[in-house]
Amino acid sequence: MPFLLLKDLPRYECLLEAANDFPELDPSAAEAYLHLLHTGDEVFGVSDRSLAGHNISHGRFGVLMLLWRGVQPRAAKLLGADACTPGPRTPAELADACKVTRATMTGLIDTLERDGYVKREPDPVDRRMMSVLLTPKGVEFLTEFLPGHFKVISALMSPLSEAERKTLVHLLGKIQQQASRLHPKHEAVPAATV
Amino acid sequence: MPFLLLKDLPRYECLLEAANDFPELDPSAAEAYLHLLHTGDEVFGVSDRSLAGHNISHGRFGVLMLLWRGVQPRAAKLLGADACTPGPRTPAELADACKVTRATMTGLIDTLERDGYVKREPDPVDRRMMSVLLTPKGVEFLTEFLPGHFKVISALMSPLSEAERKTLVHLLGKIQQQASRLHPKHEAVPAATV
DNA sequence: GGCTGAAAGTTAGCCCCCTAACGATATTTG
DNA sequence: CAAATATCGTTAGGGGGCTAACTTTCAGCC
Repeated sequence: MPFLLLKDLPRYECLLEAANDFPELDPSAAEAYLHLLHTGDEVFGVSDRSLAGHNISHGRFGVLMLLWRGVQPRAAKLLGADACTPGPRTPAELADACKVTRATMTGLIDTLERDGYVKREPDPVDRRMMSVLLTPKGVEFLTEFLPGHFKVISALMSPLSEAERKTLVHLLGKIQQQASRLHPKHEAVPAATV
Repeated sequence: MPFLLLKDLPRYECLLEAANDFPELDPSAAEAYLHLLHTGDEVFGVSDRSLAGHNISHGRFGVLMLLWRGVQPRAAKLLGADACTPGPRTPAELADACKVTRATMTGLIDTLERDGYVKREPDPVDRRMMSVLLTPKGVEFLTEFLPGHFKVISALMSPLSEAERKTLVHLLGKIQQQASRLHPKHEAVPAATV
């Protein structure tokens, strides 16, 4: 919930006027950009508060959700994954799935383990690796927390009709695609090796 | 850019299927929610990288923008403010405008001052207060950075038509309103004092 | 069989965010 | 006027991100 910009967003007319002084400024683009970040922040905040009551952060929540597949195969569906393929186990896999560095994942697992939600176990065959497992307390948290969380999400989106939700997802998809085009993760390997 | 959830979003069909196991889950709401956070994160990341090249974070950027009004009244328009009213000056005002705590603002000003973008001056009349001022280096950063930043924003939103941008802002507005309804900042004072 | 290199996880150090508690100063009030 | 209260900015300590460097272990190649 802490991430950004200003409390009060400029109105479109202000941006329009400002564009006189800043030729590179596209008022409607800036308006959409600011609203996207602002609303995202607000929604993130609501969801965060819902988690914070249980002393869980979004990062920790992601880890627990991913690990849940190990004990509840039906959870795989929630994550958009094939129920047959095994879920992530090692810190490296978890870091990848959560889009965090391995160093950050070490920290997350540290506190989750300290708080009893998770347990580390050494891999019997490759001694470099660890397996991370959900404890009963971790499972209990998820089963108690998720229904309420789903209700919060449902409430958040309740002002939008089904059609509006589809439209929103569609528009966000376009932006998302453009955003990932603007920062190629692997810098577009030239593919000219032979 | 670091804030959330999973790398791969579940597809709608998966959520639909998952709703069989979780009666509280509203698939279209969850889909919209996940896309909103994911896209917001992605867009935030692009913008963040654009700032990071200058060793500036979003928090620091917000402070610089707010202080800019002190030297460039035309900047007020960008912030949606009346050009006549003076901009924020003290750490407390800046913290309020940036939606961060005063403690956080102390930290931001500390590093901005250390890097030479900003200067603290004691208030001559109220000795509890400080005034924060932009240095020439701070002004230089903004004038050099903003045009490129505007271009990035423009590029991000380029896949959307004017009509689509309006629609997006409208839909986000509904969600934003609902979100602030779900976490009343001041817990809805009953207003029954007399 | 013994180097070399890659991979897993961790550590150390920094940034930005938070809450809580604090000294210093103003203001209100008895 | 003096005491209580409020406000300003800061400090202390913690969480969760990051990068860079390190240790341990495995795999490949003379």
